[in-house]
Amino acid sequence: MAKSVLTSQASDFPRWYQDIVAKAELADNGPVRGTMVIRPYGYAIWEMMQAEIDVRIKAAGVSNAYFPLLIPESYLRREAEHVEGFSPELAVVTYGGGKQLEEPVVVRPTSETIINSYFAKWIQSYRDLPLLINQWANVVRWELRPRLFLRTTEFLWQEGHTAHASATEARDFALTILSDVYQDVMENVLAIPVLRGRKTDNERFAGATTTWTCEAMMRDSKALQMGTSHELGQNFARAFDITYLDESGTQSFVWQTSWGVSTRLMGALVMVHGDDNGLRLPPRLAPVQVVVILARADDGAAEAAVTLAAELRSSGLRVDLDTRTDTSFGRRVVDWELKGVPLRVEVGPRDLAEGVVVLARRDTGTKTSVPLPGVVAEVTTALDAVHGALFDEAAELQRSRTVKVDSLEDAEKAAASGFAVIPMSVVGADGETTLNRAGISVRCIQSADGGLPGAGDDETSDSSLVAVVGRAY
RNA sequence: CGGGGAGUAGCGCAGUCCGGCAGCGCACCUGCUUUGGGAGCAGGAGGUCGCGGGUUCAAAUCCCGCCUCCCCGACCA
Repeated sequence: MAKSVLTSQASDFPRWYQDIVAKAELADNGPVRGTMVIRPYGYAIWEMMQAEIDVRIKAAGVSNAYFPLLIPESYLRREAEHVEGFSPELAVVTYGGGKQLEEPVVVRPTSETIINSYFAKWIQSYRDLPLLINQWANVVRWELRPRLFLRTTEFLWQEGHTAHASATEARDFALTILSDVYQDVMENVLAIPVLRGRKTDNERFAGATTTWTCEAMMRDSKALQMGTSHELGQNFARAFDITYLDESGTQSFVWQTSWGVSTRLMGALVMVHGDDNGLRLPPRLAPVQVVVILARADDGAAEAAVTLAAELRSSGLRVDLDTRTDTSFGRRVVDWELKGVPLRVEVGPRDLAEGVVVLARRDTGTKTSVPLPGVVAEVTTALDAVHGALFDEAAELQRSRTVKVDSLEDAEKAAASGFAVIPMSVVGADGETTLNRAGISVRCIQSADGGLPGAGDDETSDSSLVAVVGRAY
């Protein structure tokens, strides 16, 4: 019988997470504290995410570009709230070319300042709007308590930056990204159900007027912020003098947005779907969707496995063929399970004699015998089923661990094992601080039906708003 | 920065109290037998015991100083 490879989730969730990241070969710690080496298998998953996100960003009309890693320190200071928010985590370069720099440069913690300084150059007329730019980049935010993927000093992400002619258009665009790019990818690619909502002023991005967020529940019932989309108002437009002539010939400041998702999504993937046997990858994201594993090489089984793998590949699936019969079958199965490959097709002489192979699902562990001619069809169907099952399981966890409460005391109790939904009127002016002191935060503000608050709705104008609160990463 | 721990093989640890050949598990290499849920046996390689000093015939172990890392509290995608 298989003994356990990993620390169990129940005994020590953080340890289990570290075990998975190491044993599924996703990442290693870098030599500098807080830095991360993303290993080939982990990077392959990230590349799948990138591709899915990128295609949606482009579908929203956005173009990719690239801005420098190093930013003049003075740029950061131009927007008061922005510099205040980021100062504590800046890495500053003071030496270059062997001598002290006249003006220190910072390693970008985010690129609002440098990108907007160019927006100011590029935008002259209403004909230049909207300007929709995205970049894929690394950023550095010095972290006190790093955790691979979840909170690292350097991480990879995309950051979108846009300029619009009106506040309404900017808001609509920020929400389009939140829903049509982020929520869509998270739910339909990562198979992770998310809550959408607005951040409190306390949790708002430094320099934004409004921050929208996608939040998800991890298997230990803690929340993870998966992605954010900000309305920047005219804060940066004023700081960087981004103006244009409108149709009537008057100079106006642009209205802006920025939005990003990062390699933190990798951490979410692990913590939402992983189980005690390892990773469980949603099929649309899995670098290997099906592994054809040769149990024994006798009686033509090896040839049958090669043929089957080729057949699956030619139907457009990402397939790996495991014929390492110098390693025991059990060992190889455990390895593929650790790596989260959604489906396994086990090929061996005993089954072949009866014209079948075994199809094993990673998510449920169920095995079925499938006649050889039907394998491709069965695999295709099963992959969709795995995606649905993973999503449903995560949604059910979130549903069963979310409770409605009417007092801060009950919210605190509920947050010990999940999310609490509490009226904003009960949270009031001081409630957030009270909760924070208990290690709980307001993850997002929603309308009473779980939807997004409308334009201009705040706690005073709309008394039906609710807060989703919980412990968070 | 406040509170608590730990530095010994690639990883995880024992040994330290009471000084006496530097060990165990996993991983790695070679060979043989295995191979349908982490195989077995035999052989092998791998060490600045965090760093510096001191005590001693002898220091991973005792003494002094320093460094680093991890965990828990205030910030963050």
